[in-house]
Amino acid sequence: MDTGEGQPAQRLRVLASRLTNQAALAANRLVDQALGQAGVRRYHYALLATLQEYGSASQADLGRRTGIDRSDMVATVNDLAEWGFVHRAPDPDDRRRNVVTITAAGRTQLGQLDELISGAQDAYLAPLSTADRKTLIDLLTRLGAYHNEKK
Amino acid sequence: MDTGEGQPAQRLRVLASRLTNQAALAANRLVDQALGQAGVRRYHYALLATLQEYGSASQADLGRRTGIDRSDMVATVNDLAEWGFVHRAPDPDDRRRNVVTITAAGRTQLGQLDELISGAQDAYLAPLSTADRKTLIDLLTRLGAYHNEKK
DNA sequence: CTCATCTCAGGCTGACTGAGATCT
DNA sequence: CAGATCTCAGTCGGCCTGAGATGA
Repeated sequence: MDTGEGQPAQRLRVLASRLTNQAALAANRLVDQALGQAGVRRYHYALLATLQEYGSASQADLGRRTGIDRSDMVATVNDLAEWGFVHRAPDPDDRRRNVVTITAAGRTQLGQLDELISGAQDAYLAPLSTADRKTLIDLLTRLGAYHNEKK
Repeated sequence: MDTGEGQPAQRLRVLASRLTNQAALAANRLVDQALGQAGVRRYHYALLATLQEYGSASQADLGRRTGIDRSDMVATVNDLAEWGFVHRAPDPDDRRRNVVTITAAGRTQLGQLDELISGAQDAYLAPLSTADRKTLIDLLTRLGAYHNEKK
């Protein structure tokens, strides 16, 4: 008896919110494990990627772009600054702000993280064809756009 | 300046793991808010639904079916038992086990939770057509099946 | 005065680990 | 003996709030 895992209840098996959550769990596990090889977490990657693409920015701006909370942003920038991947300096034009800038070491690190992340994506999407992946990304993007617009 | 939210970096915008996570976040918020109206959390719903469909079971079995950890299972059953929605008794045939059984009050509660959950699903999937919803559920199911098989 | 920004000090939940007691 | 089950204690990261200090 006990053939292994046991199916969840039918109600749960077709529940879109639960399926999304389970998929996110698997995805996060893979991503966390990959980033863990470089000793960083998701917040660090998101911040470095955003800085690389948009250039220097205040912590508040970075929070708006990444979705990282103001409180966690402080800790994340602390980490990255301590590791030498970003530089934090007061903005002379608006002294409430810190201007956060990615360093050369940060760019190098980001390049390595990109590869780790890419591998994790492949592992996550492994059971899906290229067309399926596009469809999934499209659907999730629409869901995200819809739910982010409204506050 | 500062037109509102600000887009995340391109790298992040097309990242399947991140899109899944963002969607899961929105879904969970809606579900948590709905269940919160009844004073319960997702674990409580998952457990009641599983008991309703499969009948009485040991905590270990329930953990396998729902994905709830053995440790959290203790607390979840504690809650439900305290509220009178389940009954917990030692299994006479295997005295290591607790047999957990849903009560009449639990069934009634589950019926109300089903409605709350259903409303949350509609809110979550609002931007998608019926066909899109089917596609999404299919893709997520395949991802879940793939990642759960392998341990 | 109002508003934005940064920081600190926390809370809460979900996911998880280790270890011990009990029983098969 | 090994292995399953239940329980307790506690970790960790992500998400979130409140409040204070500073400055636009």
